[in-house]
Amino acid sequence: MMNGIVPVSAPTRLRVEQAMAELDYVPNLSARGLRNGRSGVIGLALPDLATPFSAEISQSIVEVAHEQGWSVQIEETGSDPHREQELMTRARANLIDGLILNPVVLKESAVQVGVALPPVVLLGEVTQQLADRVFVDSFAAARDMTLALARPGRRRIAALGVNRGRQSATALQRAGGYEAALQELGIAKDESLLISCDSWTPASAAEALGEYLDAHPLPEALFCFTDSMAIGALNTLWKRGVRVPEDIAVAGFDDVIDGRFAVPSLTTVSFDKRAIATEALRLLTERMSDRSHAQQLVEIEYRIVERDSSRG
Amino acid sequence: MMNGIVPVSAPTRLRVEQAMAELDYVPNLSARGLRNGRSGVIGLALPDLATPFSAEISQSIVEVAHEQGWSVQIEETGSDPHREQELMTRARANLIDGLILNPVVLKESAVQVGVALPPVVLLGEVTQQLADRVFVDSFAAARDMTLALARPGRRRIAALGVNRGRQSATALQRAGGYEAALQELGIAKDESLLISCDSWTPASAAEALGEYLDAHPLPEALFCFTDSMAIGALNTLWKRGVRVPEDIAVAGFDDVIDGRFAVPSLTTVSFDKRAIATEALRLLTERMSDRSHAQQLVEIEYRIVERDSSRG
DNA sequence: TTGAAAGCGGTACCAA
DNA sequence: TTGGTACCGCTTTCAA
Repeated sequence: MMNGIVPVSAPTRLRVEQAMAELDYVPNLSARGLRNGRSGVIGLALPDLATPFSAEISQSIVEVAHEQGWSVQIEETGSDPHREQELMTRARANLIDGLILNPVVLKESAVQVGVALPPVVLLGEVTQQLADRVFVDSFAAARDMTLALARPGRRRIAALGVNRGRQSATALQRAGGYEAALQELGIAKDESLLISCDSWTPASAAEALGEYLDAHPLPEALFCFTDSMAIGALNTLWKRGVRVPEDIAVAGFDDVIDGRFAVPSLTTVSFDKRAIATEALRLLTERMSDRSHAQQLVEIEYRIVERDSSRG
Repeated sequence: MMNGIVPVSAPTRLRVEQAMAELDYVPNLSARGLRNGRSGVIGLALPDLATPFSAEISQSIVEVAHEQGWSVQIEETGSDPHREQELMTRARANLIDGLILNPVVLKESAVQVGVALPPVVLLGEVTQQLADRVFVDSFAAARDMTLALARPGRRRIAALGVNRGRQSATALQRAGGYEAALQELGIAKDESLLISCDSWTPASAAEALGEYLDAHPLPEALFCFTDSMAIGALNTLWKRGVRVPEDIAVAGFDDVIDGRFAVPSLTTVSFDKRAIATEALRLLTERMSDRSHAQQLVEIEYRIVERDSSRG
């Protein structure tokens, strides 16, 4: 009755409302969830909650979800396919009506044929045929960024974040776009310009770049596969007295707030995180109301934002 | 029966387990929650989810919660007492067994005598007598930091983040500690060294500092009330060609990852976020099992970490 | 040791 | 328009 659909006379309604206020009545959501088969909660699972990127995505999703009356349960996968899998099952336990998952490897692992799936929307570059997905074209963006870095005649362009322990889908696509751009430019492939970095954090990027510079000459440009890594890289370069962008141009990916205020401010691949949230929620609610329609893919536009770290 | 407490014979147990696997059975958590009166979910409410600080706190809480079998529902209050209030009620609706809340103003607003409270643990400096609380002594930390900045003979020490629209408890304490230090040092109070900043973000800090520098001489030191603001400030200083720390020393508060990798790396007040999470969860679970015991307060140690932004 | 039954607090349906 | 009743799926208790 509280949903206001049942027809009630005005006086009755008033009496009920009064009683509710008086007793400080709060509906029991577990009971409602049990009865309705839906809890009004969605899950959001990200690989590493400590990153500013996760923070911005979480904020967008929580805000959009809230506008539509959803609550958000947050989970950290630590890039672990087992954990991703486990979350799917938890979702089917009905405390979560659906799941927005940013998978890392997931080569068919968690999302599998024959595995009973809850309504799921994937965030990111993982290719598979089963679940709806919202993504940025990382390959094209990485290609464009590499071309932009090369424009003023730079040819020795390094890539930081090439692998990630187990190769992530995102890393593969960005590396692919980077290589495609070099090929277009007629720049010979140079393995010694690929800098790997096992975790995509400022700390390991700073360390990886430091070790790299100890053993190699300074490249003309450095394309970091995330802003977080770029922030770590800028710190290492600064510590060694390498000037950015005069001695080396630096770029990131994600357009995180702290990158805009980095010193120097960071050139990056930007995209609308709010749009990601809106689309992810749209796909998820559509999937919840109809489990059987075909897989939907939504591509989010990106753009290259040139800031001080790559000017000149 | 699934909890393994009911005595069952081995063959029966086996049969059941087989059936569960075969049917891909997943227990319905709404039903369990209804029956048990607890959902296994706690809420975490922070003012601004987009900040790296929120990200690091969320991560700690989600991880510690997970270790203890809890899930975490995440909420954003936008520093709005109404929203803080509302979340309390939602918690009582039993989809959340307890709430960890980082309030901003909350001068008795959400946490009130006579208001039916769910189990709540407050994070931060808000003083009130009703709810358990985990906090860092911001007053003492701000005082120590100001003294540290003054040590090499700096006397014109500015404070950034002094107000926040509606004055926040955190801002008041940090401003208080800053002023106490100046007084100890025998430095006359100078209102023109207080830089206000309506939102505690890099963007508004950068802007506020820019406007300030247009109208005032450069201070010898700048104490920003959060690392996020300090990151914005560093960007503004860099754009104007002001050298840090040679021309001005800069410090922050929170010891956020991106501050460690700022250029120059940021002097800050550091504290153990994992410890905050552990203590908050401990207080919360204790409160859930016994609603009536006295209010508990847990203070988390801090320390001043001097990095390049204030050396010399 | 096993099986049956009641009840948590809502919602939806039906009869009055 | 209203009040009554069954049922969502799990846990607990009690009887067999």
